[in-house]
Amino acid sequence: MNDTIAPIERQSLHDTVTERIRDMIVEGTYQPGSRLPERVLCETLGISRTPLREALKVLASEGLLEIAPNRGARVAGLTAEDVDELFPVMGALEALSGELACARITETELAEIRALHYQMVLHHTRGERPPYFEINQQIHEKILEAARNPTLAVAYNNLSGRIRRARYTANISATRWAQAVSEHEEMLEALAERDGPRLAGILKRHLHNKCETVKAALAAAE
Amino acid sequence: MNDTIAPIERQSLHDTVTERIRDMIVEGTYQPGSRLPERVLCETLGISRTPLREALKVLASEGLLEIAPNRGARVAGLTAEDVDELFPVMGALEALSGELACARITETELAEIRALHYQMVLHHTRGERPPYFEINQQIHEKILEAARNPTLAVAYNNLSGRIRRARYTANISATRWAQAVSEHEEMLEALAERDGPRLAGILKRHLHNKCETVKAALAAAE
DNA sequence: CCGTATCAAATTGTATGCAAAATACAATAA
DNA sequence: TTATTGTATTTTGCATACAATTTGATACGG
Repeated sequence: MNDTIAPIERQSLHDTVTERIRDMIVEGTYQPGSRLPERVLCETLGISRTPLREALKVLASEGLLEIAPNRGARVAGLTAEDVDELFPVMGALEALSGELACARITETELAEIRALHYQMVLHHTRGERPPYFEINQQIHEKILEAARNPTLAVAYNNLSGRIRRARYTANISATRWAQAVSEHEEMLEALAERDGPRLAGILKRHLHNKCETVKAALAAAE
Repeated sequence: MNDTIAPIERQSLHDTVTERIRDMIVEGTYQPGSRLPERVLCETLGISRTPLREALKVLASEGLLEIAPNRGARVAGLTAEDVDELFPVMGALEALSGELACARITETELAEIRALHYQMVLHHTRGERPPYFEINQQIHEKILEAARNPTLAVAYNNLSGRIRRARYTANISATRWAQAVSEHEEMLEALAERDGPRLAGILKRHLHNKCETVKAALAAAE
């Protein structure tokens, strides 16, 4: 997986590099707790330490990495306590995004989400997990987009990045999976009715359940 | 309390530098929109460009600065639209912090907040704005602390940093000031009764009102 | 055998150097 | 005068160099 994809433009590496490393972490190229020696990353990305370190500091400030003075960066682990901290915050933000989306979503956007939803349902009935998760993610992003609040979106994505890896690998149970789909069905209804409080409630519950799933997956992984 | 202004340790500057620049921005040393030439900051802080740039990237990722490629950093301005985006998010987070605090606060912490509250009331009756704001800030921090959720605290403080400057300079009206104090009174009651939903509601309303105050101040500043 | 001291290698933290881009400004032309 | 273009200066982006700290391997003493 380490084929220097390289060329990156000569100037303005920062955002690219940050994104590249973020992807590697989310996709599990580096496991939680594993060290990220600057030298290795420099060679992988074909850049020098200066822009690399700038990217590392930013990722650390997002909570994706932990940098110990004079000891370098590690991929931040995710404990059950972390999950218990993260999900209530994400729940509050998702609830808000639901309320705002109901107030602001257009018919076109709603139709897009509906299309995604039924595609996701199809993946569920076929038992295809990766595409299911992919579309699931897209639906939540669409709702965030419909909320028309970039600040909210950034804050949410920051937090969600820290558990996305866990969610990828989470081996969801059939029961929970069916429940999640049914929750999504409810979301669609609430969105169509522009019932903000209802959507907020569903999202909060949805995320609470997801929290339990992720924690179970974490426990199983050990 | 951190009156070692100059010396900064020789190694591990990053956090110190970041904090230092953050303070300068919040305290208004650099006005919104003004450039932050690396050279100037380097000389001010007595460090070289490498650690400085790392700090700038982090602050930019927090939304406090804007970095244009090859054009350097500027203090991010705050438009009415920004405020309209920020406050609902902060409101959601404060509401959550209120709920959690009610569930977890100790009697000691409650007593501390009560003491701060009445000190703040005193500053109000005396018309002393700066100390009032200072204590106000401390009370909200104490509530966040009582919520026992560092992730929440970090997310909140990130957003709050972007408007703290505006709140400092906001020339609050007598009416609004009295209203804010009364809202704080209610908060204390709800906290004492451990009434999470009520505290959440008050905080949301409190923040909504604050939002209007800040927007008015922004409008007045032009 | 285990713990500790010591020293070389590796790794991180900071400073400096060099190239590219932007900015400022003066000279010229319309 | 105003617009424009060419040039010098400044500023940023990245790479490299040097300093400080950690790491881990080895030797020594208990």
